[in-house]
Amino acid sequence: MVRRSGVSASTLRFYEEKRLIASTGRRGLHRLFDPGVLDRLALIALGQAAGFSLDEIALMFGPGGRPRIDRHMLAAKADELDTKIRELSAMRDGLRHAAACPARSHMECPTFRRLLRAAASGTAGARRKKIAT
Amino acid sequence: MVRRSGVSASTLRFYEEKRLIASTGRRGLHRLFDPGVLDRLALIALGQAAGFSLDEIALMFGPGGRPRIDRHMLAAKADELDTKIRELSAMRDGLRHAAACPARSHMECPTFRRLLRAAASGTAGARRKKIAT
DNA sequence: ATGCAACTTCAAGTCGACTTGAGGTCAAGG
DNA sequence: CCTTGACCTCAAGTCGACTTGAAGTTGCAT
Repeated sequence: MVRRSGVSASTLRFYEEKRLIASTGRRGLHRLFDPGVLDRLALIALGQAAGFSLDEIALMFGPGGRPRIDRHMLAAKADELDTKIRELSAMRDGLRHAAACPARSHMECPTFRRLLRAAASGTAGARRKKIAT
Repeated sequence: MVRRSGVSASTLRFYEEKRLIASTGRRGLHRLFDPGVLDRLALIALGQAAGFSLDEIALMFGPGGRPRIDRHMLAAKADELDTKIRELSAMRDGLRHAAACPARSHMECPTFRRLLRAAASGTAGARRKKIAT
């Protein structure tokens, strides 16, 4: 089982098509991968968890195969995450309050309405860019 | 311009199809919406920002049209956000370190490798369920 | 009266990351 | 030897939230 990697055959094939990994040969029909692929898969998983797309991750591998990771990019992603964390924190606090709020209806809770307004102003006007979940 | 709502015509139509909003009539071909729709749109935007899907949001409106928001659900979503925030924070710290790390290659940085292992173990074994970005 | 931007319809397309389906092949274990 | 089940190929499908395209209609300002 090549699947000691933890990812499914279809995913491996998909990654191979996308040139994120390469198989080293075949035994009959079955692909063979060398162990270095496990590192690459880990790197891919990490990249994904950090919020990079597969295409972005592909750029992190030089044509040679060894990782070429730009520290600026990492820092930029960290900043991005920081922003998202702050947004999510605000949202969490708002939800928490709304959940505990004693107002008869949520519409009567000032905190809830503040959240509403914030969400509405985020949508209106400026085209939002990938707020994502 | 019905678009004082800040959302595009196509989105309004899409929401109408999905029964998230309703138009109150027509003047010619053009839909007319009553002002309450603005509140609903704000609610939808808020729900989305909090990470609810449109289908989940649809359930928050009773058949009558007034919001029927379950406080338990809000609390649950807050907990979910909390978890995500912690994950993102760990990731951000790891990225930050990796960005500043003086090792010749990222592969030689212990922090980076710890991140790698964490990501790999997240992927392997258990089928991850919507870790999302 | 007329020009035109903003709306309308409906079907189909987009994006990302995979998965699924149908039909086929093959190496190893009993 | 033969079954089995893990793999293979290739095209197409999935999900969510919309957008786009093509072709047509309309309300409003001038």
